[in-house]
Amino acid sequence: MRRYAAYQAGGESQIKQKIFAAARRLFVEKGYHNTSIPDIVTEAGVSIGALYHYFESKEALAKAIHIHAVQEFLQRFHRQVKSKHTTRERIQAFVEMMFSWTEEDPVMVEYLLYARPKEVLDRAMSICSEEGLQAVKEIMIEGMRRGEVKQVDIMLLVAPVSGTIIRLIELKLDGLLSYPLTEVAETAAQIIWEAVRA
Amino acid sequence: MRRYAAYQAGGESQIKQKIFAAARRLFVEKGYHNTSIPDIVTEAGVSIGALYHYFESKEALAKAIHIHAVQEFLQRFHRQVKSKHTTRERIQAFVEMMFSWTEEDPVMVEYLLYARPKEVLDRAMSICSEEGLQAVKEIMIEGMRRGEVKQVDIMLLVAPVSGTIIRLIELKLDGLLSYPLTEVAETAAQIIWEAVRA
Amino acid sequence: MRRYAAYQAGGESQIKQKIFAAARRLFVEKGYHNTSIPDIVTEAGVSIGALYHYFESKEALAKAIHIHAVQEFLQRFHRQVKSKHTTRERIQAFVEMMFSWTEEDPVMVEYLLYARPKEVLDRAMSICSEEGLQAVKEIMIEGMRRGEVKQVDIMLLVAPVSGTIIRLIELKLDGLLSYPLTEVAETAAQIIWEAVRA
Amino acid sequence: MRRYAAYQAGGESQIKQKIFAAARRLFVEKGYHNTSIPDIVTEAGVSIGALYHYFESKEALAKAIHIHAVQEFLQRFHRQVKSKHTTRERIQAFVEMMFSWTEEDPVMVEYLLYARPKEVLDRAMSICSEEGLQAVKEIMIEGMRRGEVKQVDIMLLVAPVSGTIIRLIELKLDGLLSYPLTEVAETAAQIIWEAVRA
DNA sequence: GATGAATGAGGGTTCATTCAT
DNA sequence: TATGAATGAACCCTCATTCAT
Repeated sequence: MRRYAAYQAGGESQIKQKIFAAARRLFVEKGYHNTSIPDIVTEAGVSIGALYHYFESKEALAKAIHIHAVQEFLQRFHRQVKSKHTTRERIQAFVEMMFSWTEEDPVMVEYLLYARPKEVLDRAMSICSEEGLQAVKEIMIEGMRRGEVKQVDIMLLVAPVSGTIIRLIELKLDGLLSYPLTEVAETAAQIIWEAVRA
Repeated sequence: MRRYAAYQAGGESQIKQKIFAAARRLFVEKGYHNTSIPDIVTEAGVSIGALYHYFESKEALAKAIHIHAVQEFLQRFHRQVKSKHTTRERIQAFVEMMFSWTEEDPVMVEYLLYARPKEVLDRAMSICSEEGLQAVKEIMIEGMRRGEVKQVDIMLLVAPVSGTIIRLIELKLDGLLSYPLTEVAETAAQIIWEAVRA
Repeated sequence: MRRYAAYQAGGESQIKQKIFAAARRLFVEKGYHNTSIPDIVTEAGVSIGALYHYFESKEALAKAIHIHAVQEFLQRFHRQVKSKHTTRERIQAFVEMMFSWTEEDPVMVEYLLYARPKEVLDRAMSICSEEGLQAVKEIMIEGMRRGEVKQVDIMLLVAPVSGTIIRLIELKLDGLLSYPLTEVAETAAQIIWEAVRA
Repeated sequence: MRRYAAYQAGGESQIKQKIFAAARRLFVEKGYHNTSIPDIVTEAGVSIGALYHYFESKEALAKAIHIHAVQEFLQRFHRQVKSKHTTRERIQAFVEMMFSWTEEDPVMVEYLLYARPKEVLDRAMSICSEEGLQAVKEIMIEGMRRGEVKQVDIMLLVAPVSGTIIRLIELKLDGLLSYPLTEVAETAAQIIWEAVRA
């Protein structure tokens, strides 16, 4: 049985992983700036020195967490979404993937969604841009080529797909949805599909 | 011609307005925590004392900016959106309102979108929650009562409406859209409409 | 009927007096450094400008309060103590004067006792030194000349007189004495007398 | 030869002791509020961070200094004063203890005498109250029980004892006494004794 | 590898004082 | 006279980072 959220499957020091997990938990819980190095090392049960042994700086730690989240996203995306054949199926698979991931590891998804690049990182790296965006974009481009979706500017198709999914996850994470997201995955996928289909 | 974004039309000290505008600009540009009080007062061309004369603290300043943005949003929403009669028209009006507002005052809209309550504020107040959410929710509830939109959990309708709009604005603000948002307002509204209509 | 504690009997602006009284009250209550100019002007119900019109600075205000207290002390001392003829009578009169003054205007006496020159003033001016000390010293010098008190270093006589009185007032101001000081004036005077008499 | 004033004989960091000593010296010299953190760390030759590593705040530092002084007082009191048998001997021992302590460590005694709780501390802790007061009170209560001292309200006996001693120390610290206090300890004790004896 | 004492720049904030009105 | 908005030096404190052990 694979543990998806585990940081760097092979050969990583256990201490490094403890730091990584503690930092991600605290960054999500209290925000990057409200989390101090002492907070992280206390939560992780390691020393300050250990943290600086494994990560160059607090920012580098945040960056590592982010990169890991993006990579995890891309892995899941390619494995679960790109393998589908029609755009309709891909949208459904994307919704299902994001919803089940949220239920599996809400901390990680929240980090992915909310990390504001400007606050910490020098490059945008959230699902809201770059890699995440690109992934959705590719699906819609292919869908458009096949005539499955509307012939409009590509971003007008990307927006309802990622926007709707992100919004529902946010609502769930904010406690405004009483039911599990996975229960409405099919309905959500259908709604999104009706928005974009030709 | 009315300037909507002006902070408190009447009777406000010019210095207070300069501080307010500078702070909002910097908070959006660099993030709340990466903006220092010296940054703000330098940008505004006033003294530290002046800032603390008008605002109790940095946090209170952020709160004031946020409240103002939310009120501006609600005003525009009620004036431009609630006055329409059908759900289809309301969605179109909402899209148009948000897109033209973004073009008119991108800094303000960006603040509204990105302000992460957990980082600064004790209550969530973004368009992503509470008032903003409530506004969209009311439209969809009425639309459902009239049988104009799908009979599903209300959040499944709220998500594509606000999610798509937010996403498009984000893309625009990130420079990923070459054309003015207002040009695609009608198309966007139609896409959203197809997602939610019965 | 004379009001002893009134600041500068004649011709003083009422505003100046309000500031003076408010400042003394607050300095005693919260300490010099924990009392801000806004605190004083609020308590006095006047403007900041008014304060600076009548007093050069916060320190000058403290100095004025102190000088006034010392002058008040010296006046009372000369009127009520120096007029007595024997050292025994003078000690009794001194005790009675200080005790009744404390009951009449505890705020003023507390200020006199506790004002620590080093915290505010450049010159020592408390009853613990200079004028206050000198006053007691003169009595004891005369008493020694007349052979009424012990022939020892003068300070060994000054100490029990002022020390005992100050200590009892402190105990009273700290709420550690349930009865009025005036009730024990005679006993206290007798105790002091037995300490110093030849 | 024992060094009484040393802060926490065993196991304390040298840096902590340097901060402690520097702070006490400066608090006495210039007053708590006129002593800044930079003043203290410069005087101690350590960094700001070191100060905050060892003491939670400036106030906590003051509190630690105060508690230490009070404990030192109580130790000396019990060792040198309580061990005596008659009230006359105890008074003499108390005078001698305080006078020799003053000569040994004037900074510490001055701190003990002048620390104004209201300015910094939430509980009164000076020799002028609580522990210090209690110590003297106990002696006089026992003396009264034995019929050695006057049968009057206990505070009327406490006042001349502590008042006279404090006053003489103040005079010495203010430079108004040319001779060493220890030289007059016996005379002072006799004077106090005559005040309180039955 | 692992530790945590030590550093000090920079943070937000206060408040005595000035001065145009 | 009288006002209080405006000033900015100085305050206390935090915390990312270093380095001797």
